[in-house]
Amino acid sequence: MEGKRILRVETRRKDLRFPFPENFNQRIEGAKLTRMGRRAKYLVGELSTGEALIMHLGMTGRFTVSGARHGKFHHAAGEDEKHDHVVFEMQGGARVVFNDARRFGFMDLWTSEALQTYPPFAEMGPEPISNEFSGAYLVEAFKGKKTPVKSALLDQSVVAGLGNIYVCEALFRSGISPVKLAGAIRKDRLETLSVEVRKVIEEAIVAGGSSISDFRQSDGELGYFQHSFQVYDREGEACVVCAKPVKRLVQSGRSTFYCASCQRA
DNA sequence: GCTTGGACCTGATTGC
DNA sequence: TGCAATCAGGTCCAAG
Repeated sequence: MEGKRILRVETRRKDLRFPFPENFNQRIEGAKLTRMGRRAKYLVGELSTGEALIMHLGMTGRFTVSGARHGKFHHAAGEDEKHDHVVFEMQGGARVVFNDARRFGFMDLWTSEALQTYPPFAEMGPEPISNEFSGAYLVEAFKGKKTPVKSALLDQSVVAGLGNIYVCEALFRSGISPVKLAGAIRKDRLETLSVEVRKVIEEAIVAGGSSISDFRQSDGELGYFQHSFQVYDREGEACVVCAKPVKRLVQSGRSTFYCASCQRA
């Protein structure tokens, strides 16, 4: 989409998770998408109109690209038309379709120059792969926190863009118990944690993400990182390090997978 | 002020 | 086989 004009937009329902912003179609049709970027799990497409098209995949959202004669993302149109909610017809012939069965995703518009005031971004912590994110940062961010480290890492105001899978994996790699209170973890452990968080994310990106059921890469192919899970979704299976069974518990309503033997710190 | 739990919505899987 | 209950990658908001 980058560098191309959005010729036409078709919204097939009036809302996703939230209603589309007022005059959504008119505000983006004819605009050129000058730059596609990202903040946490939000896609940010800057438009020639001065507004940014903000898009979130929720849990089951996906974009598929078809119709283009060229381009590495071309693949056949989706088979699940029932959940094709938004279609972008791009300059050059590409059709970019947003499909989201569970409709937890959404689209929004915000002034490009003031993106930091977009409500979800306003209180957001640093990107885990940025220089700002470090052991020293975690020491500050966790100071006095009485919430379990698992919940603290899922908190987007602490660090932006980590989800349940990668938090479980990073804690396992760091040898830190998910129930340990964030404020009670030693500084050297937080240094390790910051390194492992970054490594997990970078490795998952290289592997093309994690396909559990719905997730696909932009070309429709499955991700591969799920084969690298050491604890996530492995309840009862042998720990890759000590062979004891992986355990599951629920924290803040989310499943946590961990090895009680390896994660004691 | 901080933390937790329920809600949002649909589909896949599990258990009776 | 059929149906109901449960669970899922994220985020928001009300209640505690």
